[in-house]
Amino acid sequence: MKYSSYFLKTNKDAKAFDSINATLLQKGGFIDQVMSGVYTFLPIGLRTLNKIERIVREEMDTLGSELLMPALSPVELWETTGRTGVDVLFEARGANDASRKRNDGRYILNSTHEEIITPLAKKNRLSYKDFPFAVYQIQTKFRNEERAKSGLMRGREFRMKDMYSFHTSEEDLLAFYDKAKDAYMRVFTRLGLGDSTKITKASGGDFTSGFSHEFQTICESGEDVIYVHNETGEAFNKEVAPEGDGFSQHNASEVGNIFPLNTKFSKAFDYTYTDATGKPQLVYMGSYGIGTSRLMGVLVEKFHDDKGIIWPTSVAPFTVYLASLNRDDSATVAAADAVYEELMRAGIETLYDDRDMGAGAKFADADLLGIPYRVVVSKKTGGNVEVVSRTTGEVETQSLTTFITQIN
RNA sequence: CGGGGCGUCGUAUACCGGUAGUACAUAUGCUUUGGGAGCAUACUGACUGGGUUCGAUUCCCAGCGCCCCGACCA
Repeated sequence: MKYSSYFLKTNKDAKAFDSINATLLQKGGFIDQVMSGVYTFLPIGLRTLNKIERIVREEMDTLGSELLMPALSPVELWETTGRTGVDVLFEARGANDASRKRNDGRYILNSTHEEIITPLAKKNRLSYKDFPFAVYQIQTKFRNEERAKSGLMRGREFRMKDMYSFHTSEEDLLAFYDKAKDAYMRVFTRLGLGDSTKITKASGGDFTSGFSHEFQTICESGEDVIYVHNETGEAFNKEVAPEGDGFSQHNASEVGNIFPLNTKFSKAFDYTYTDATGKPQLVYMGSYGIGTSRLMGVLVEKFHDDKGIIWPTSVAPFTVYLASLNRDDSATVAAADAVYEELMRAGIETLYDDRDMGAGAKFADADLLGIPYRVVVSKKTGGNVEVVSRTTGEVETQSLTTFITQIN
């Protein structure tokens, strides 16, 4: 991608917020705030979000099938479960419904999809032979948070992966629940958050009278408090924190959660299957969420320095930031063009800074954007390239071939 | 939802009861070219509604918006 034609504009003078991810993501041109808790993902930000979601998708594919449910739903489905009173729920109405004398034009902007998936499953998964199964989607969710804050950490519109599983027994549900735990940890490990993310016991909230598990990433700016046992590593949300010594307290951000719903929603929608003896039985369900846009915020909170973001390689929007210096020298420009072509051929995602700007501005952008490798082509580099690691700051002058071999 | 703060060019900020300055960005020209370049010129602004006042961007009230603290967070 050539910087000169990319829809990207960094702004070193952008407003600094208390929240690191809000500040750096806006300075770097990853996101643009439209209103409190609502952001546009700009091209380089969307690229990053897509990388995160691709990892989530790959791991979820081992558990279920991807589908896409609507963002909008009729209020009646929510009245069925009695969850219309949840105060984070957005209600929507057609602008002309009143003038058309339609009093029933009420919709919900979905905050989660149990109300959609349960009636769907009921349409064709009715025999015990159909079980178990699971479906998931990655979608924009809406929650009217009374106080949106901290950039992508708590928005009113955000991206979330939600998965739903269906079973004929509680044992089968819990077996799947454990598999989901493993898959979740694989996601967080691939994102570089394996060590800092704790499977945390929490209350079930509105979903269930029983327990649930949260995936809490230890993070100074996190809005939850968890207690981690120093020896066993067991973690508890402060809402269910046990008494006793041996626990250390951490701020953490909830990047995922899983709930054994049991029969709460199948009861509400009268979702039963026919068992082997011909009798109707309630379906057992589980619900599993990962906040993908929040994860992007958490990654910035954890991986940055005073110059900008330091993306883990697995989610970096580009692998290489190619800084072409001495743009007034045609031979050097030609050399940079050739390096870009070569990187493209090697399949290395490259942001080619072909702008007519000073070296300082380009280096500052490379640092701010957090791209893992900065490759410089200038009068000084001759037939080689200068490679700087964003993570370690190590500088190495080497042939392009050597570099490509190293990172592939 | 309670409390606090703040609304000024596209962005970030300053000053002020007598119509507003700077930086970045943008445009043009010249110079510059390894850590966010320099000079010159140009362009652009007081959230909305009421009130006080000869006069309000400034003071007061209300609304709206944003940020922060707390509560909340299925």
